[in-house]
Amino acid sequence: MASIKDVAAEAGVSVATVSRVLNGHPSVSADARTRVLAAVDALGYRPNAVARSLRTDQTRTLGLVISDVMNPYFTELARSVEEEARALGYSVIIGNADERPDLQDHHVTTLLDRRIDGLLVSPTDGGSPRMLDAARAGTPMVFVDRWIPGVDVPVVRSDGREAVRDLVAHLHGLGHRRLAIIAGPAATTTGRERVDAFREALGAYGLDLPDAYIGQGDFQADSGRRVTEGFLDLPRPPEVVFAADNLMALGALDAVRARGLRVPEDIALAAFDDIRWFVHTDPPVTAIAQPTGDLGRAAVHALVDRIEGRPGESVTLPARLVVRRSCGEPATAQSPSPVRRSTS
Amino acid sequence: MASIKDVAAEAGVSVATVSRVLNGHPSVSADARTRVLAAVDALGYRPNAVARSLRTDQTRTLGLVISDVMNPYFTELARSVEEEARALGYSVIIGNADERPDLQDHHVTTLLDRRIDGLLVSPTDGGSPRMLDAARAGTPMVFVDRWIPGVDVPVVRSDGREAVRDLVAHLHGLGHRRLAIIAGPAATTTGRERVDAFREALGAYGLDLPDAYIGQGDFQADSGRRVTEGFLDLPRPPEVVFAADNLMALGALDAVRARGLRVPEDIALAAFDDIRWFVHTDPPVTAIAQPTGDLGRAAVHALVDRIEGRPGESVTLPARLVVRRSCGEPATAQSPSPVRRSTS
DNA sequence: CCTCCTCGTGGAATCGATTACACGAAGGAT
DNA sequence: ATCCTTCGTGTAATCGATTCCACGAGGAGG
Repeated sequence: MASIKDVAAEAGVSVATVSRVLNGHPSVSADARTRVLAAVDALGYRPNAVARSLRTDQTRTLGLVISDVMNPYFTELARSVEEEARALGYSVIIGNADERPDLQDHHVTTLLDRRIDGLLVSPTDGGSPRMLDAARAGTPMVFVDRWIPGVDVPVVRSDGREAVRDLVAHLHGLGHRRLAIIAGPAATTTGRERVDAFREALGAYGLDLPDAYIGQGDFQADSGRRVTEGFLDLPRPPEVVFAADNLMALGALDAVRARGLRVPEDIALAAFDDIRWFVHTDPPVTAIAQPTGDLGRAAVHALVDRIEGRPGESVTLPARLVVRRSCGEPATAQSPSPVRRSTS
Repeated sequence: MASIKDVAAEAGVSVATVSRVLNGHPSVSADARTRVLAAVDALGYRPNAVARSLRTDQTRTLGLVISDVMNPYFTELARSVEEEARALGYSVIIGNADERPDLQDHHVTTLLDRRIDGLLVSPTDGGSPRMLDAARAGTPMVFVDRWIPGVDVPVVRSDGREAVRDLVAHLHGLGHRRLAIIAGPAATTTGRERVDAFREALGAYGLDLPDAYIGQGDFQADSGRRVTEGFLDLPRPPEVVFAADNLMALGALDAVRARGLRVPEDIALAAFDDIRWFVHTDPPVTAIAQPTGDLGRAAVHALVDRIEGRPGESVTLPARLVVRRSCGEPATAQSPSPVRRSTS
């Protein structure tokens, strides 16, 4: 592969001049510029990004460590992150942690070894030591979706509290009183917050959330299935199961179906994170939708701000309830709080 | 960030010795080794992968350019590719072409600029010039899922011909005679092959595939919707719509639903590419499943073989039909060819 | 006509690693 | 005792870019 030296030789100038032309420096004669450009063309020369990075100490690359690529929510997040980063002249390397702390650590390490300019993380747990070290050492970093309390890093996330209140109002209006939740891992903020928001919203209706109605999941479909089976085996099974993410909702659907029960007649179902397929499931699933694209874009902006020396602020965007049929007949006008009805 | 020089100073040895310790060279004294390791630990030193790559001319990184990350099929492919690559000591950088040739070209260019060791591509079109140049210039490369005829690059893909025959047998057995297809872009091999296989299978039953029953899609949901609306507007609409990928099937489902029609009573639906959600859609969708994980793994092996100087062979794996309820009552024993019945 | 800038250019240092080569010490064979 | 390996180590070249500094030419100003 042709190097800058070959181009310099071909154009009859020094490597310094070639570099100047390529980087748009002002003091290059028109003549030299055309000769260099011709040589570049003739040789099909492309600058070696590795060499450039070594010298300039910047890779124009962002690292994104997400918890699970197979989760449509994160896929969409990754997509919007890549799009926005590309628009700003950055590439993105995605690391899939698969909800495993060891894998998360592996990816953080490799990304740091590659000297990415900044790191976007949705932590799987309390945070790998490597990650916390990097944050402390000043590596530009932003948390997205999930975060780690007590670390001085901007957080871009969505607040589902309001939407969870709307959901409980909707469920209460439908006559449901025994509500259960499939929680995410307690090590994640989203895992804890969603349970808290749910409990708080239930409290507003004088309902409580007994331990038996809190199932411990791990954001994966299998755990949703397992927890739902547990609920179904209870002497008094819940009337509603609220899954803290879309994959666990899928598992719940599996479990209900395996028993030959129907949603919502036998048991109602709702999920955190809305995805396209929920429109076409049997029945369509009522869900809380995050502004995923906006989150991804905001996260990239915050990170690039940090990288380029600007402050880089935390952002919190509201989630909203999308009512479908999985909890019973759609909410009507007497619903206690305003609830959007999905058009689809 | 600490460099190898700092480690050398701390340990009281030369950088050469440090490098030797880090790379497991034999001729280093036990004493020097422990001092270096202690220094590495004390400084939290991590080798700079950028510098290393520049010197060794290898990045231990694979590029993967896929057509659409939001398509669960490709997400799963990407996941298995990353897993296998990691097991072999490689990282993967994913580029999402979004079915756009210009984006595909952009990603191929950036990946090549970064001097990835090898490229895994599922081409969106006939192939960007940059990609073909790279292939000709000897960059290790493997096509996965889709490929470009006439280019000397191994292909790892799945053959759906048999499964499509099974599907048509199933449909024919159910009494369907007017079968339509939502095709993928003619620029892709999978776009063409699936239509050909379908037509061929129809031929075996004395059925033909009129032009009106071939809708031109682009593997995205919207095109599936649009094409299906066209089918529905026909004086004699088809009895079955076969979507050449899962996203177009989703669009078709949207379109059917928007007209207030039911699947399979009013129109049957089948899809190429099976995904988890098809079990829970209304109705569950009959689909052709590719051995996606195996494809990803085989592709990585072929590519790494090429990178490390071994031949690197093409692989073709069979797809299989998974019958669900979207085409009518499940096939029974008198079905002309053996058809597996999904357990879920 | 001399001086001082400005401009275009090239030489060479630099980034952080790897590795060929040289060299001294130690040990074995003769 | 001498020679030859072998072993452990350090010096320096190298990968392909960027960029500081110096230098010569040419134009402007006095």
